[in-house]
Amino acid sequence: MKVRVRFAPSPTGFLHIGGARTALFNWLFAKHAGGTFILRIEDTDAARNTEAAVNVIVEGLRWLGVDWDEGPSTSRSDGPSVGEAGPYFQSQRSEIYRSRVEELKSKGFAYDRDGAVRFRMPRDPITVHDLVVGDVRRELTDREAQDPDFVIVRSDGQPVFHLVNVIDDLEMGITHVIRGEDHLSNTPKHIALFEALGATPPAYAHIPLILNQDGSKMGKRDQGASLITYMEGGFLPEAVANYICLLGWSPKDNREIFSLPEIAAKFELTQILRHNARFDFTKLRWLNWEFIRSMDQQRFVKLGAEIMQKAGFDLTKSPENYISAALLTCKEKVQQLVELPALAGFFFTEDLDLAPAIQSNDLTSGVKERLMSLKSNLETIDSFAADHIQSVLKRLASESGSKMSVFVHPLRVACTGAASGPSLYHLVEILGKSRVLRRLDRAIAACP
RNA sequence: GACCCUAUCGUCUAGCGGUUAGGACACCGCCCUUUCACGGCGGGUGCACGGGUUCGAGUCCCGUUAGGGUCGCCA
Repeated sequence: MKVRVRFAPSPTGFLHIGGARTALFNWLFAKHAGGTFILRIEDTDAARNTEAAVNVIVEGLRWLGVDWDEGPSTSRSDGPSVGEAGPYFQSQRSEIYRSRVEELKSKGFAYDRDGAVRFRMPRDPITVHDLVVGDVRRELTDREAQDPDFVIVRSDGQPVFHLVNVIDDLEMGITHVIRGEDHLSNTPKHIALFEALGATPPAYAHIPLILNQDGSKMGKRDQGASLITYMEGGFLPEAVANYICLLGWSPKDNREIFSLPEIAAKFELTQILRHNARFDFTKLRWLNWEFIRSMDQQRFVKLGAEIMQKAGFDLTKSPENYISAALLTCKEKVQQLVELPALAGFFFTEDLDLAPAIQSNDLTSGVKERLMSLKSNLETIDSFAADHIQSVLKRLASESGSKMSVFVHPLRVACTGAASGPSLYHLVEILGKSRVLRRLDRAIAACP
């Protein structure tokens, strides 16, 4: 039987990082098995479901690189879709639910009470054969023991999650349900529903949850809980995808960096860990840095330029090759692309306050003289190439019997207003003679 | 309250009865160096606790503790 899996989020205007991982694991499993990955929107709660909220999910998944073989093509619930098992929005499937509820009622598995329809839950414990967790036999809780039956259609006529989720999985031919472990305790209800509907339940795989760094559960409001944090925080989707795969799953070969296809090739449900994992922002940043430094230069420049513009730097006045060369000096220095404005901003503005850095005690007395000497010497060279600039500094240092750094630091500060940054000689070359000389003048003027 | 899941360095993990308990991030030294980095070399840190089973337990069983989840006319 061909594998069919789905990711079935509720559009809340928010895509949780854990949800993103669930989607990814489903996708990975489908790819590995040559199966079908389906996106289904569980928008039964009409009040809070909007097209915009669906869009957050659609855009988030696309950004991550998780595409679906079947499901909506747009965020509109009545819009076009791909696949034969639609509609893929629950809000469009009311008829199906209605007839299935009738079926349950006529078979004696469901009944009305207080205007709501309730499912007659079996009294004996049900065992879930979970691919990740193993066999789980669930006894009734004390509350359930008093009344094991549960509502499947509210008194306002709206079917509830447990019901629609099962009906859709059944109708859509889902073979494996891969979802968060928070659903493990609900699974006996789902199995009972499948059986009442005369169907064999799918295989289940409950994956561990993602916790905060301190071990508490990662709720909606916690730092980094939303995928948007990463989309807007200068993370590369492949780094985020790689990182979240490493939470609860291991390639077991001591490697850390993988492409999605590589992971798909190795991915097995049975090797998913059973315990929750804490989210380590620092390691994600490291991984992101690894992907940034090895990424395509053009893509880096494109993404970097967008972030510079967003930060308020006007790049439209600079030639393309200048922008590209400037940003590239920082390619191996940032862990998140959003660090770029602070690091490369000096390339794109003359509005630099040089005084604080020039007057700081990092630069000892005699700065002014050295700056003046730098200026007069740099003025005279024809080619403003990095190696020429370096040899000027080298000569200056040896003539004055001092270390390179007593010239290096003042020059850097004069050019960038900062004590650290990209490779000095390259930055000076890219800035160009006139800019550098002008900044040297300003730096000299700023000396105490 | 009841039920379910889980437990290896600070974090993510390898381990699936016999290992000097391995790797990565982070951290600490040293080297390199034009800053910050990169890179190189070196270092510390771990099997939650208590009982069993076994010649032998991080590995199997039970309990305790801790963390997480579920028990809704939310999804």
